[in-house]
Amino acid sequence: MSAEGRRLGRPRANEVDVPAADRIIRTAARLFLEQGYDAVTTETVASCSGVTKAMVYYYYGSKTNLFTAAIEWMMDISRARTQEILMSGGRLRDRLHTIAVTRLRIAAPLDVDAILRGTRSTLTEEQLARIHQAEERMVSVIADAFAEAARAGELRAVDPLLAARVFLALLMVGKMEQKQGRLPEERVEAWCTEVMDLFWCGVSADPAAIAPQGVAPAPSVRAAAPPVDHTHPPHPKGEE
Amino acid sequence: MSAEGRRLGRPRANEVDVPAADRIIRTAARLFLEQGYDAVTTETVASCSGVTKAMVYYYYGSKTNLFTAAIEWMMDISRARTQEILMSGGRLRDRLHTIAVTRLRIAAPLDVDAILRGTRSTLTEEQLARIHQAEERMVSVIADAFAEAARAGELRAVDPLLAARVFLALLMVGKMEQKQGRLPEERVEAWCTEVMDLFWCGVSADPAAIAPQGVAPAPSVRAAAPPVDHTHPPHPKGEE
DNA sequence: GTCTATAGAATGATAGAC
DNA sequence: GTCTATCATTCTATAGAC
Repeated sequence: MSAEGRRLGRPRANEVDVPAADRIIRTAARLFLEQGYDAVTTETVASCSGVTKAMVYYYYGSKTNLFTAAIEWMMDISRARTQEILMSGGRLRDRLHTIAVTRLRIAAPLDVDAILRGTRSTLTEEQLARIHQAEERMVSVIADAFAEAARAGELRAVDPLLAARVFLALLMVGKMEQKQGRLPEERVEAWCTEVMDLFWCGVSADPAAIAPQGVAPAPSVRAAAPPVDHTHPPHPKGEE
Repeated sequence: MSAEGRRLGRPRANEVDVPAADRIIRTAARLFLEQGYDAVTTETVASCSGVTKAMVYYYYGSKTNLFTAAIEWMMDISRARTQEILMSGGRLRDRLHTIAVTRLRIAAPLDVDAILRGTRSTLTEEQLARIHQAEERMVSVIADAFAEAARAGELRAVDPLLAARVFLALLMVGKMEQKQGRLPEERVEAWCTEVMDLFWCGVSADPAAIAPQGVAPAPSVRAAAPPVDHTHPPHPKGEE
């Protein structure tokens, strides 16, 4: 398997459409985001890129480094695209709608927490930091746009950083809907409209509800005991 | 290692505080949610539960089955707790606030998509379905409360299912903030208030903004090329 | 002729299954 | 506690660019 049909040695310059290093990082980003760090083997990345494992190591040195580079690369692309849309004119609300539709149409989910699940013990501190910084750059461009819109009076005085994270979380809801087959391509536009409306106006029936809340009185909360038997069917449960 | 200090043979009934099967599933749920499926070994689950690997296989048969049972168990507990709060009286907004604070204080993140990352090829169809059903039960109890509040006039006529998913997504934002050290325990209450306010009232500065939007005109969008070199430092990048 | 980009095979460790 | 498959990583060889 791996790279069948390829000749040995360095290829002629006019024979390479996309350089190997690029093909590898694109493939890696897609696979890691789809399946997570552990589920993706270097062999898979290699064969899906049309090269051998040795090439992956030649260019990226280790699996952890490939992972870090791929995630960082993807986030930077996504941030650049988002920034471009934000810098175009018009109402913020419309620009956010465009971002939402764009991200749901083409972009992969970029939930750092989910991405890093299971890698925390494997990645070095420096690699973790690089990914977190890439994420912060992404959130910041949105937060900056929110802060500016608040100054311009288009937004309430909400915490821009919080609003940016909430906005991104909404997009992840859409990604999940797509993955589970509840949101076909042709309804993306409508879905974004509905969610942006929720984000922009909230759920309240009272238009004058915009007032800071005191702390709600907490009802009594107790954990309910689970009555279900979750053990493996063929095996008996020990009685006491 | 594994279960040091334990004697061989079946323990006397008065010597077991929590039955082994329970300890195993609790430990497994915590570890799987924290670290993901692949990163957790059956050996780890066993030793953290104070039993041997053989016990894990005795009660749960396989790693995939243990995983399914653990996630399902955790979701059912979380759903039961949520349901209890929702059934208590008062304004929906206050009950949601209570749920938010409770989930951020004690519960693990329950993002099915993140949980299942990397397991899709390992789990059977039936196991996947069981987890998805457990999640739907969870979303449904919230959606039902939203539908009822809409009938009672406390909510706008938003899609209850969508609103429920958005609400849960906001809680995941909080979980992420906690994990990255940006949300210490003492600020949880205040954070929930702020986010619930966002959820309830939206971000708009215009209180009369609650009107369906037409589709926004899309500004031109082009991908920006990433100028950064993401390859492994020791290796040179081929120039064209 | 030397260096670069590539393939193929070997090694060593881990972890699930039973 | 043992068996075995998988996977990250390394080593070596080679064809062609420069």
